[in-house]
Amino acid sequence: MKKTNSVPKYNFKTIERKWQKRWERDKTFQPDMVLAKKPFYNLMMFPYPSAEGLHVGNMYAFAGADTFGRYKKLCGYDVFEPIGLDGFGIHSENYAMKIGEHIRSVSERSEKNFYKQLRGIGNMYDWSRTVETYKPNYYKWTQWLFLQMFKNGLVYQKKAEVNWCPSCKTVLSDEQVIQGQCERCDSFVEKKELKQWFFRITKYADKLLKNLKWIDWPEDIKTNQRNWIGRSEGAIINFPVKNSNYSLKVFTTRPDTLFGATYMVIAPEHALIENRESRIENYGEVEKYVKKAIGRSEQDRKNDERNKTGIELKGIKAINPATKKPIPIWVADYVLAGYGTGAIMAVPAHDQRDWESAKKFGLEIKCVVNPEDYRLAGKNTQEDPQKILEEILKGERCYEWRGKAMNSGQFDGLETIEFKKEITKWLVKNKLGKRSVDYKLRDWCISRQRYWGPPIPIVWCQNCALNKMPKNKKPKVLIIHGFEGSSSRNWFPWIKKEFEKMGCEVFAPDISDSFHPNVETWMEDLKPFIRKLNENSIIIGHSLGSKAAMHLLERMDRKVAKVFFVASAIGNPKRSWKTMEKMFAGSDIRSLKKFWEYKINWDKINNSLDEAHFIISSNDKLVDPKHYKIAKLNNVHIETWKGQGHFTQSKNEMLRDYIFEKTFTNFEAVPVPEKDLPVKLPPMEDFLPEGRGKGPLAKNEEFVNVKCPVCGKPAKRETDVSDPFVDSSWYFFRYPSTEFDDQPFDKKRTKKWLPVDSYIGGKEHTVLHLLYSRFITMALKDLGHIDFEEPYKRFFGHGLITKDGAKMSKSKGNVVNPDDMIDKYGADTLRLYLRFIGDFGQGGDWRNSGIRGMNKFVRRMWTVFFAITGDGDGIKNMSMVDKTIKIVGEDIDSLSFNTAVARLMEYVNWLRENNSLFDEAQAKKVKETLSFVIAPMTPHIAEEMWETLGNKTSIFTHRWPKYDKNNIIDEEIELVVQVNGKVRDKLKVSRDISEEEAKSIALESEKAQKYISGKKVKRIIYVQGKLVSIVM
RNA sequence: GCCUCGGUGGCGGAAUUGGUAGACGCGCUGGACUCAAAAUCCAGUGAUGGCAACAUCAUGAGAGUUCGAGUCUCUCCCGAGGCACCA
Repeated sequence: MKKTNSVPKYNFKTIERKWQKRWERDKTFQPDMVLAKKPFYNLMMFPYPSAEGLHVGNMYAFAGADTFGRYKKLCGYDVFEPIGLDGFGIHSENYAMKIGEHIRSVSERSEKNFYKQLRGIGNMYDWSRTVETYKPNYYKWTQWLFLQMFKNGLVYQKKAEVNWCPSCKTVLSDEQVIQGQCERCDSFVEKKELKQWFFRITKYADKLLKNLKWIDWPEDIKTNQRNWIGRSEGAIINFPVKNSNYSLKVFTTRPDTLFGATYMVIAPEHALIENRESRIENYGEVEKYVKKAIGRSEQDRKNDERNKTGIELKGIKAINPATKKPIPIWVADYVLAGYGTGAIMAVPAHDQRDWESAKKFGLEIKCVVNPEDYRLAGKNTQEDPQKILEEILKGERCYEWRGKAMNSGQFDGLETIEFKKEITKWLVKNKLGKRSVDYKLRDWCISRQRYWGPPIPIVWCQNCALNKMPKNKKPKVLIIHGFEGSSSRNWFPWIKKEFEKMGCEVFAPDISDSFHPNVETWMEDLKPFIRKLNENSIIIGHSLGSKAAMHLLERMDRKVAKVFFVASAIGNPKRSWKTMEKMFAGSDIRSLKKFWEYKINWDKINNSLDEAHFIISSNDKLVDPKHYKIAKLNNVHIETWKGQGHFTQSKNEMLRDYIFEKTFTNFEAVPVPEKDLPVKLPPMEDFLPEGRGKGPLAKNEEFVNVKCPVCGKPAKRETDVSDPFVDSSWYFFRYPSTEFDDQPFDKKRTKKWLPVDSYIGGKEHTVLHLLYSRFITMALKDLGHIDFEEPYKRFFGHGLITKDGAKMSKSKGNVVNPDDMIDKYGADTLRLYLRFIGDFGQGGDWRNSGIRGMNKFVRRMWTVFFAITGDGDGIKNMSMVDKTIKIVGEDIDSLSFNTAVARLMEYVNWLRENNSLFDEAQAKKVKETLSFVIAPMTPHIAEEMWETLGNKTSIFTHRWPKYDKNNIIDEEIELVVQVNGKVRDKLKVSRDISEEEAKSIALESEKAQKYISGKKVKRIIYVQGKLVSIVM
């Protein structure tokens, strides 16, 4: 009498809740960070969770990485699987602005929701070690990282172009620019140059490239990185400009085509254009073109479907150093200033873009590479080389690959690679050029004029800049008093002290007769001070002293930096001279008048100063506030203030601040000391940008104004925040060390757990994030913090889940919410369906019918498990068990989850066919096997099954079963018989059949005979254990 | 425009170094169970022709290499991801 098991109801909600709780209670997935014997760091890319929550595509990635991690755990590794989130960045900031909520509260809500959603899927996270980049205890160390880079010369500032919205008065990210227009207000976006912070990633270009040779990453991702770094070997060649000392430097990867260079093209920004002004005959036209080209946005240039524009520089020629022939020089915007030398030699016969421009402008095309032997081509082509050559000679096409040199003087006949070497040698020998390596990779701009990021830990200090300045370079100050004045009156003594506090030498002479001013005697008194001034010096003249300063400048043999004319006595006085006479009764007004009206030579003054400032008060009773109008100065700034009178106060802070601001333009970038980290992001209700190209933090006085950590003087904080890519470039270092507050990562921990054993993440990050984190790791190694230079031993890029063939997005309304699916079918079904949906590397398309089908399977699996009673007579062939263990294991290990699920299904089908036949031992074996092979994908069901088998501890504390190799090999194989490549028969034969036997058996095959008989057998091909192919 | 990866039944997708195309699943069709439906179970299922055995055609399009091509080469077309017209 056979017994029948009663099948319990599959209540996934109860089961999943039960095991998730138990895992956390028992700390099943919290490896001992110190004592773990076989550490395995299973990392998945942490996300950028939006307030809208995770979609099924996120779960696809996380659960995939988790399935792999669980398998490793079953294989006996101490798997560390952490999770966290990247909370900083523009996405969150924009979203917060959109919904009118503060970014901080949005972020906190997102985080809560994110972790809640994530728990539902049942991943084996170590919840005791989460990392959130926007929390001060994390970004403290991001700032620390910046300081490390800073101190070691891997950080610098330079000007870079940003997208600027003239109406929002703010910097936009590329993604906020839609077809050249601002996302929010639709104004046309301009390019603006701003000083930005950069990480010197180019220093590691070579290492980033070389290491790709040995790291265990998929080839396509390596290729992508290689292309991004873009190393090209070539030469820099000098093309002298005819009749001048100037020479145009050109970088080329094809020095072998030098003889074919029939003209040159320079970028619109190239220095030659300004330098040669006098000799470019059509300068006006050129200037017009250049202006237009530089003004064109990159977007514009991209959309311009290869419409080559350009203009010739008439009147000047370059000399081709090989042919010695003069060739024309063009300006065109397809040549970029930022790459190579900003100039190219155009070889229209062998470069597509040059060919296009030559065609368009009717320039000479000279063929110097003969494609005669296209085995050398570097590109397989099936075209007739003779025909190609003819077409090149006719200028109908270009040929960009390898070949044999022609029209190249002594080099004729050389093969391209050989030619490159030879001509480079020749160039070096004749001092015409040099070997050169160029990279596409550019330094990493980490500045963001935004609020929601870690403040860059720098303080700008004027005083330190001044202290660092060599004494003879420090600005010296000459103060010239006015009519009836002396150096001890007005604000002169006070401002003298102020300057002296800054370490400046100040000259404030008393002029011999201030009551009877005379230009010549004043000049005699002042002249000795000219020698004492340097190029950074300033002159401050008050009232008639201003006029004196002007005459002094006329007589100077050197330049000063700035002159401040305070209430200057030029033009007409405010009152008539008659009234003046009454006002200054007892003084020599006639000599004052003479001095005041003394003729000025503005040309001479212009030669003696860089910058002039007129400081005027609107209520000055002596001088006309519009007097500056008679000044003919090149670089002049006018400041008209209210209520200052004739500037005779004994102290004038406004004046000091203005003069200081203009005088001390140098600021020292002082790193914030480590002990003062983190530089906290101040709470700001209004976190919109400030409007002058600075970030929102610039509005926060309390944040900006600090004491310099070095000298203690007032200083200002940097207001840029760093790129969120910086946060994510090192987060994996933090996970194993989250409990350390005094260091970013503990040395021992890091040594034990890093580099990361397996890293799984989206393909969209194959270039930037991966490259940045590799770079940071290399830098940290060189700074002595770690002893490895590659962060990830293995990387795998998963594909994208689409819905109806399109990326899931809220705007398209095709987002599938994982919470709903878990609620309806359970996490296990969702997990299993996501594994089955397609190749993990390719992604897949979500079908609601698909998850329904998978739910059927899960329930079938559940049912068959309980239906197996174990009181059958036993079956003979149990090889299915061994095969399943082997293949499912291997497939999971290689992340071929979809085929692993297929094998699982075959196993379950097999169980269903045989469920009443197994004997007791077999039943135990097949049930245990089932629990194990499903455990990585459907862990909750696996645990439940495992428990029913009488086990007291989690299945994940047990080992993946071993399989018997001998059981797997089939005795018989199917031998395929082909005739002329077509399958004609399939024969069952013993697996160790010999080649002769196989061949003869095939020839005798009845079905094959039909096609063989009467014809001559030409050849028989045998593939071991697979097929016999008979060729007629 | 450039770089990378793809394109296989009605659908999602399998296919070692070139060696049986379509594993596994969904869907569909027929059947069993049921008063009926759902669920479950059984069978069939690339297309065309044929009662059938079988034959022919089929892996985005077209060519090529090969005894043999989804797989390698070339030229196109379409889709996805990345981007900086990178000499």
